[in-house]
Amino acid sequence: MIELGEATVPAATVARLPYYLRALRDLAEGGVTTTSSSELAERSGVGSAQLRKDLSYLGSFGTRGVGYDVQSLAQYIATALGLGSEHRLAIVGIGNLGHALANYSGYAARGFQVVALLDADPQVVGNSAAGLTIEHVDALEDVLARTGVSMVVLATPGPVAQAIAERIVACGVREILSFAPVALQLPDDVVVRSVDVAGELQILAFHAAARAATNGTPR
Amino acid sequence: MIELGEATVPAATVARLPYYLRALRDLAEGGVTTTSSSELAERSGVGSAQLRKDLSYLGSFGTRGVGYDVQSLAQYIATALGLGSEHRLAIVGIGNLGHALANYSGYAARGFQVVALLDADPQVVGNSAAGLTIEHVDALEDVLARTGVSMVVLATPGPVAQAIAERIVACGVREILSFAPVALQLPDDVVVRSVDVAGELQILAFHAAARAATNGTPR
DNA sequence: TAGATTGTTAATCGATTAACAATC
DNA sequence: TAGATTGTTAATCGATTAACAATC
Repeated sequence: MIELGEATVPAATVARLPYYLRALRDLAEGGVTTTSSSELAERSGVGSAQLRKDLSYLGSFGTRGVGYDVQSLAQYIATALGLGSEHRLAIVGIGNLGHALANYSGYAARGFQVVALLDADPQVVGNSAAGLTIEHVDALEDVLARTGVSMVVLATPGPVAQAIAERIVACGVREILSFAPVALQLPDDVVVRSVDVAGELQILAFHAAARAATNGTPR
Repeated sequence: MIELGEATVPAATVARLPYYLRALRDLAEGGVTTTSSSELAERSGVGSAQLRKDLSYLGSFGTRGVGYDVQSLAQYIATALGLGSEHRLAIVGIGNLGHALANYSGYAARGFQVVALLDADPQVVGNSAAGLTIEHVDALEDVLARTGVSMVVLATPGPVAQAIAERIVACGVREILSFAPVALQLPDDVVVRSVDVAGELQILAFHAAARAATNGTPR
């Protein structure tokens, strides 16, 4: 549960808001001005009851018998997601993945701006990527302060992630998106979202194994 | 809930098994031969009661008063995750992200092997990456059959993801890891894991906004 | 035996779903 | 008014947590 002013929003609901926003923007692009909970839910990959329940935690946005105004609901969710204010990102660890994340083109449209890239490899420091010069992670504290970073994307190797995360937190950053395959131990008020590609593949492998064990070997 | 032979394993438990395996392998590398639920749980970022409960769905692996043998528990979880058999992957969509995923070096150690890369861009088709020649997505069906792919990583732009996913499923593939920002509509027996980087950032932004709304503007 | 730690039970908590009254 | 669709209630379901008996 996450406190938002007076309201309390379940974490599971928050995790779905980006899907709703995405679906609403797709609808808006297609020229659709009004939608229903069932249409929006289908495009978001959830049930319509769940969509309505989720929205009910944030307020009341529809018109009974009619549906939802696409533009205004999108605007509302975007605001709830804090996308009105600009979020300044640093990416730490400019390997294959960090490089790809730096060059991702969708940040601006979603209210994010990459303002700093850092790495520990002398071969990489000084190079430029995505219009920025890669700086040395030794200067992390200076760089974060100078560029006004509010969120960090961590794409370092696992073994150094914990130490760097602690330095990031010491700089006052409270939101971290980590691609490092370790469980970061950080104070409770720091929000860490973790993406683990190898772990996702392992979960798929479990499903494949379960299918084989339950159905007999598939054709 | 996921059926595994006679046992039934909660989906939430399956999603944590990769963390346990990772922590066990770290311990093994450090020369540790025996561990406890509390040590392993801390390294995995979960509570010790949850760890023991999760393992209990798979069987009984520890010794009361002693703990768990690191090697044999790691081996057991790896087997449960289907990492004994080899999983052959294709990556579709070799943009920034697909390229980074192709060059990720951790597959082999985890029982995965990338055997095909596909893209729709004529400028990209024919290039080589990660030791493979990038093939045209028009030949998807041929390539998947020829290379014996059992899982696909989808890293295409959103608008084409649904159509390509349908073709992948028609080839008999039942496990898909998608980085495309859309909710794929596929038959129920297809397992889709979805990673949405922009969505993760939006969830972090929600937390930042909630913090600001609840605590007043932070210093 | 005494101490330690598992595996399991039972209680709690949170999330999902179905159904429907409210209301446009 | 009749039809449609929301917002909400209540029931169900699944996941987490704490506590402890079993047992090494």
